[in-house]
Amino acid sequence: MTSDVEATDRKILELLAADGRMSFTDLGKATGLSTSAVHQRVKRLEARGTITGYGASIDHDQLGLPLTAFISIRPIDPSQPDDSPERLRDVAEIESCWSVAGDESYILKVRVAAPIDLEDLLARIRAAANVSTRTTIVLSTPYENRPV
Amino acid sequence: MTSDVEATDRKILELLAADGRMSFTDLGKATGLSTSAVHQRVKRLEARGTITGYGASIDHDQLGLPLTAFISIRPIDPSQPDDSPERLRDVAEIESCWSVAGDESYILKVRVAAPIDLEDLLARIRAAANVSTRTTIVLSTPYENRPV
DNA sequence: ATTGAAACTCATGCTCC
DNA sequence: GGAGCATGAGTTTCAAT
Repeated sequence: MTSDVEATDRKILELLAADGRMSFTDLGKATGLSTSAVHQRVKRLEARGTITGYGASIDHDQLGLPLTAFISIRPIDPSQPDDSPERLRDVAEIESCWSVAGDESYILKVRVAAPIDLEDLLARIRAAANVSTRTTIVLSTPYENRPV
Repeated sequence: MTSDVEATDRKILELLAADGRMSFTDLGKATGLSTSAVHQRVKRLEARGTITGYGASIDHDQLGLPLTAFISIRPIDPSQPDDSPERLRDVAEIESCWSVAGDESYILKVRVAAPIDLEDLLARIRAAANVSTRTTIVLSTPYENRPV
């Protein structure tokens, strides 16, 4: 089996992933269910944690944060417990934090206004988490966060 | 200036980024505007492309896709034009594609069910885009897609 | 740009199946 | 589980400012 999420629920998830503001009425039309039936299913998916939240996608260029980068970090002192995610949680520029297998321990995705701000951000990250960093600048984003 | 998006619009964007299904009525209460005023502002932000869309966040573990990885790709033949994003667009497992500066040309973020599916996916990516790959497995995701 | 009202659509709980 | 209905809540348009 692929998992125990049923076909109609998958269809609902697919539709909501593509348009998080779709109404229960439209979801019902698309799935052949009544409004109240879809409503009940969506609430159940939310309660089970299958749907973890709803968001709007923002054009960061228009918001003055056109520079995106990946920062891979590695502890300076490998004997210390690595609680980098907690130490970096309040750094607003960090959009995502993944723990990874490989040479580095975490990959961060950050957004800043300009290279000078990236320099400042790197210094703050190194100081806050006691890590070395390796930065990869994003040139463009062909696509991002597509529903899978 | 930080950009020409005005303070009230920023507040609306912040609220919608955190809860994409928030009603216009609640957005009005949170911003001190009437329902129709926020409605007009949101429609304008959508028309200008400041809001690029709405989505639901899904728990991929529950959907049978618990394995996330980053795949960095590099063209085998650097003399050819690199149209990897187009060649890889129809590969459903690819959630995001970023063009980057550095040793590799693109970073892909993918989701699969199990290591065997990653092996299969890597073969398909190499064949479709004529690239070499470097894969980094995600162990856990402390946070992801936070509003900045 | 904003408001307030009007008309319409949707959400949500309930009962019955 | 789901349908159908009732009603309260939310959306959307519009005239006025």
